[in-house]
Amino acid sequence: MRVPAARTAARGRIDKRQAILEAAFTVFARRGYAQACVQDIADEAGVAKPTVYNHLGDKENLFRHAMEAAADAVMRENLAVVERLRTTGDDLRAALEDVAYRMLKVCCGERSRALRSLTYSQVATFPELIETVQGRTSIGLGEAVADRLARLSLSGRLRQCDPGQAAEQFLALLTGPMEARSRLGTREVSAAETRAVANAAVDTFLRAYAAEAADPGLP
Amino acid sequence: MRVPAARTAARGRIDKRQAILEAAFTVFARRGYAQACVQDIADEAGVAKPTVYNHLGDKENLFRHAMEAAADAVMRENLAVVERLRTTGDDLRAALEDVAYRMLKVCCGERSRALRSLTYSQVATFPELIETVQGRTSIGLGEAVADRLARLSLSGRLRQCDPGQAAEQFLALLTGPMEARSRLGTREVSAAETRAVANAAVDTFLRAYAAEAADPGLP
DNA sequence: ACTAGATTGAACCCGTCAGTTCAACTCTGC
DNA sequence: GCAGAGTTGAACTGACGGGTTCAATCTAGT
Repeated sequence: MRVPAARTAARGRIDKRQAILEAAFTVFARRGYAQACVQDIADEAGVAKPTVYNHLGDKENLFRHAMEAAADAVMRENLAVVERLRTTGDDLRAALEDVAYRMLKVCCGERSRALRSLTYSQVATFPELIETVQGRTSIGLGEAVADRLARLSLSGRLRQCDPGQAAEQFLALLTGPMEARSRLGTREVSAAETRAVANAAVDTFLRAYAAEAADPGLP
Repeated sequence: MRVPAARTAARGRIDKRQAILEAAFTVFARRGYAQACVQDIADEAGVAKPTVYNHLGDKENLFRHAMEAAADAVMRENLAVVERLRTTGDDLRAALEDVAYRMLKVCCGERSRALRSLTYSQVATFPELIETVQGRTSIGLGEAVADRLARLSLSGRLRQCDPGQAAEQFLALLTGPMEARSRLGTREVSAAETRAVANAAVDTFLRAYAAEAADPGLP
């Protein structure tokens, strides 16, 4: 006899589908696609196995939709952080450091890591994952950052440059070192170390992209 | 009846074990751990299934050893490239661009990508993979690059800096954008674009780390 | 209360695959 | 040729899990 995970407020058919999608992502993240079995997902969602099949058909479909939903959630978080670059105060460095740190917190969060890991591992089996996931995360995030950097460049606070490339490198300077330090997410990275990574990335970024000399442009 | 892959020079027991390890990595890379079955690996190696079990015990062991061997191979390739930084000519930028480009070619190669993908996807099931693989690739590579950068810094061609951090960021500037452009390796990136990524990385790196002003130090 | 549709648990079918067994075969060294 | 170790194919076991079926149960809306 299986023991349901959260049977409390489950009986009403309110949003079974949503619960199933979240549970599915949780279990896939925990076990990997092939090792995750539908019964586990049903249990995690506090739902019977046939109900899962009723709502989402087979395992592949379930996986696709779960990944899609998770990607959307991660993207929302990331965009909220990038929005903070819209209102930069006087101190550009401080603003970038703030955004960098928050972005690292998101990108190393549970969902974000699991999403990357699952995408990486199942890209051979589900080729459309790249579009679905990358399109909703990396690519969109890159564009959002590029937009902000373009404005900063135009207002003379960064030097003339290709904003797309600048954004690409900014993100690389952030996530690359972080992945290495966290050992692909298997190791806790202290807040202090995270902040150090963010600051180092911003420092290098500004050395390479800050406007030359004392900016003579604006009044 | 199964069709063996390369039965030509297989009969002698010369290096069955080696053949099995290589075949295993090939099949794991192609199908992923869970989806790869031992029979496929045996076929790929041109060997019978019991022989696989004779040499390497169970599937988990097989996987561990195959990953270990592949990591060693990738590491050898990478170190060979980094060694080129020992003899920098007059043109530091050109030397870095050369190394950067070669490194990208290695890191986006078949083995290297498969290694990353498999590590990522199985890290939950085989926690020691991080040590085995990262220890033999990323970490060692980072240290090797840091060694070279330290020398360059000492000889006044780069500014004073923490070589470990510089290496970390140099590698991030290289691999980050490349992973994004290649869509996790599912898309061919032209040699020209690869070179552009390498040059952009070196450009940003030098802006941030080159010795200040026209170096007055050396004769 | 009544009905229709959703939900449930349990059992079931069926394919896949890890791992084993075994008798036959092949090669090597002597 | 012979002995013995290694190899082979083929068949087998047992576990696991995807997907389905079904009768019993629950819930909502009327």
